[in-house]
Amino acid sequence: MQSRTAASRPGRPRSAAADAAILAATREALVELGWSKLTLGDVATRAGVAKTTLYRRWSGKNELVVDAVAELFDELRLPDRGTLAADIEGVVLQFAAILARPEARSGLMAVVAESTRDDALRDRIRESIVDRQKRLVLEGRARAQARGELPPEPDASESARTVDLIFDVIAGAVVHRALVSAEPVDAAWARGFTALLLEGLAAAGTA
Amino acid sequence: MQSRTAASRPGRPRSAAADAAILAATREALVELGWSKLTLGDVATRAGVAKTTLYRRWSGKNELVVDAVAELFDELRLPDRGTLAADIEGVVLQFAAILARPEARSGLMAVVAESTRDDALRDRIRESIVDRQKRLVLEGRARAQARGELPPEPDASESARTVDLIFDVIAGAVVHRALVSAEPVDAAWARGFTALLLEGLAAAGTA
Amino acid sequence: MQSRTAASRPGRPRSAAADAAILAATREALVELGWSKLTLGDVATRAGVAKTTLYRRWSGKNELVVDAVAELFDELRLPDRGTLAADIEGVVLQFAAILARPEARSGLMAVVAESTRDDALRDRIRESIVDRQKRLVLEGRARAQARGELPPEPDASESARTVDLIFDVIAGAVVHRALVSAEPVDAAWARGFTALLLEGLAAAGTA
Amino acid sequence: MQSRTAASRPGRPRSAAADAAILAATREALVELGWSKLTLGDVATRAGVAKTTLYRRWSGKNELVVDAVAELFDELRLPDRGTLAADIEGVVLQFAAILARPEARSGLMAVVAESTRDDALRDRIRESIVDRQKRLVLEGRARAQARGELPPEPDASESARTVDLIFDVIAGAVVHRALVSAEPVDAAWARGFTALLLEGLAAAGTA
DNA sequence: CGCTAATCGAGACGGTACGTCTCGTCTTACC
DNA sequence: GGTAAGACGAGACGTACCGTCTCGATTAGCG
Repeated sequence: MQSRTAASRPGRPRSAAADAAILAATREALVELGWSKLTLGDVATRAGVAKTTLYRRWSGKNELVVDAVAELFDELRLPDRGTLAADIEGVVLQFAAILARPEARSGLMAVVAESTRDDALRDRIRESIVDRQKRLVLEGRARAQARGELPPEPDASESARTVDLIFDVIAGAVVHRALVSAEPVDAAWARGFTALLLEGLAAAGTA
Repeated sequence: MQSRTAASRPGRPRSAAADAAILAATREALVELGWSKLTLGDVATRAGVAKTTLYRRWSGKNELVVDAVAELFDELRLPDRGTLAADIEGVVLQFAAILARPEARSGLMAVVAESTRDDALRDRIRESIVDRQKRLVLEGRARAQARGELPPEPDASESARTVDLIFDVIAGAVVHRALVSAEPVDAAWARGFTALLLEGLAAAGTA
Repeated sequence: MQSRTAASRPGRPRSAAADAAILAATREALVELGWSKLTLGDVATRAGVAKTTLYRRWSGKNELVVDAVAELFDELRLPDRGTLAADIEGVVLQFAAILARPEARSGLMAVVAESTRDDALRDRIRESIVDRQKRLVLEGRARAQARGELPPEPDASESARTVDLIFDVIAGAVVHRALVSAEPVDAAWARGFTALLLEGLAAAGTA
Repeated sequence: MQSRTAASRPGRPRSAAADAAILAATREALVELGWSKLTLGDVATRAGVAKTTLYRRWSGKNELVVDAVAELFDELRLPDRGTLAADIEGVVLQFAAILARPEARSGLMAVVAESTRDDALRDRIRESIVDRQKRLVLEGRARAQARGELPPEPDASESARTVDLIFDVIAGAVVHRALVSAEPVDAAWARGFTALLLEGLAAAGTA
């Protein structure tokens, strides 16, 4: 027993193609115009869609951009480079590569800024973008444990706390380096940063 | 040899009080409205000033908000709590306290977002906000060296690289924890994070 | 030999009830909203009918309102009050009573306004509303002739011209009094106006 | 002592040229598009003016069109053709000539239609358009009295009632003939109508 | 009893205009 | 020349209807 599926609702069904066209047009407009000059009317035009169609699906610019940007980060993959350090360096460089794309830089920071005054938006960002990528941390740890680089987890709650800390440090540092300091996130930096992180974790863990 | 000072120019001199009133009104508007709903006309009204006066001094919303927010971060002080770890924890908590204020959260992230498409703005942010606070890292290191907690610097360029890395990690992690993860930056978190940072630096340094 | 009647066409026949419901809903909406805020979507909803059903029967708002209003004026009856003057006064008051109803005021003038740029619409108004009521003039004259108040018609074309003139004067004056001057069309006014009309006709006729 | 005149108010004064340009553009748009397809955005564009400028002066389409149309009827003049009948015929033909212009036909009837649901608008129409033209009736009567065609007025209230009646009959009949019956208001019709009116008035007056 | 075909409801679609808002500039009079 | 006030041209906002379309579900007559 489920509530009416989309297929069985009366009336003309929503166009599936429109959603994809709108999100692609949003990213295109972010590249060309940036967040602040992006207008929903322009996005609709680019997508070959009426403004009403866009507003029927998203309640505003913020929500639309979250969805458009979220798809970008789903491209992240944990590479298997043999050691935990090398795996982390790989993810850091991939993350930096995405942040180098104008649609990601502009869109991501803007919605984070907006989310400081809109709890629903902040939750949406966490669900659609941030928490989805914690999988990378979990996957990396599991792989390192399989290799024998890390011991198995003893305590579940401690484990979750550590995952969050690692995530804040990696994501925060890379974003700050790339967008605020505006210095290159290259292999050398990634190596230095990864060393700091792993040594810090190891020492803190044995303490 | 200077170009005409303000005092010696012909005509009515600019009101000094106006600048302060405008910046204060900007912060007030950021608290109440947030970045995206803040309008320059409204700021001018709050400051009891004509729009023309505002535009004569700042070229736009971005520049105005950078200046309004920059003043907030100048309140940061490195406390002397006896050990390097305690000093860092103190700064982290102060930083988090500022980020808890709506005018800082909303304004800072928004101008960073705008700066992704405006190099002049990014430089202005770095000069007015970010680089000014690197003094805290330098001060902290000097104090730790005086205490004998850290060895004297051997290499100037290596030293600069390390300062940047520390700054990216601290600022990035705290911002991410506070604004994106939206979890509390409390004493416990500060202790764990500081431990990770210092152990990581120590190990990486000796390597 | 006729083209396929409705009954013999294949497929589901049109609902007869829908037409009446739509016209009633149109009048109801005219009362509540007036012409300019009346929307076909709202009429359809009020009539419990889909927009498609409405558009299948009427090509637009103008045509729909003409039909909805036309039914109102078919209520007019020539009373038998014993003299021509009294009969005319009776019709004038009936006409004014209809014009006092909001659905008639608003709808009638609006479609006349629209008809200034749409010849087909003007013809439709004449056929559905105006010319149908000329019966009242003809009936009144015939009755007056039977009573001996008026001589029999001598000239057919002259007669038609007079009917048109009478109609323009009566309809025009009552509408102007009621809708533009916004003064009451009461028994006193009707008596004065009828006197002017009949004396004018009598004198002009004998000239 | 008056409340602040326009000239002494602070700030930039409103452009006088804009008002004229907007009213002219409104009439132009009425000619080309008619009432229902006239849009305020289009009028603003034609006038070389921003939409805000238009809305600052008029609250909506109705008020704008009343003012635009009112200017047309101020062109009416009472000709001196030697006799009262000839004078009336002249005014009737002038009135018909104005009603033949599309901007007058379309605009006038539409605002009258709207005024059936908006008392403020109806008053505005009466003040700006209708009552201003009663001057023609008064002027015509005075001239006829000077010529000896009519006796001097005995009773003021009776006189006002008669002026209103005459005005409703003339304006109503001409409008109905021109716009609803859509028959020509030519010299022959004007002669017949004027005869009816004057004979009716004379007979009713002596009664 | 199925087949065919037009109807019905619902509601999404591409458009267009709405009336409001903010932008950054300009034009006043006053100081 | 700086200032407060406020009008200006420009253009985006989010909403409301337009008239059309695409659905699945009726509902008739004909074979």
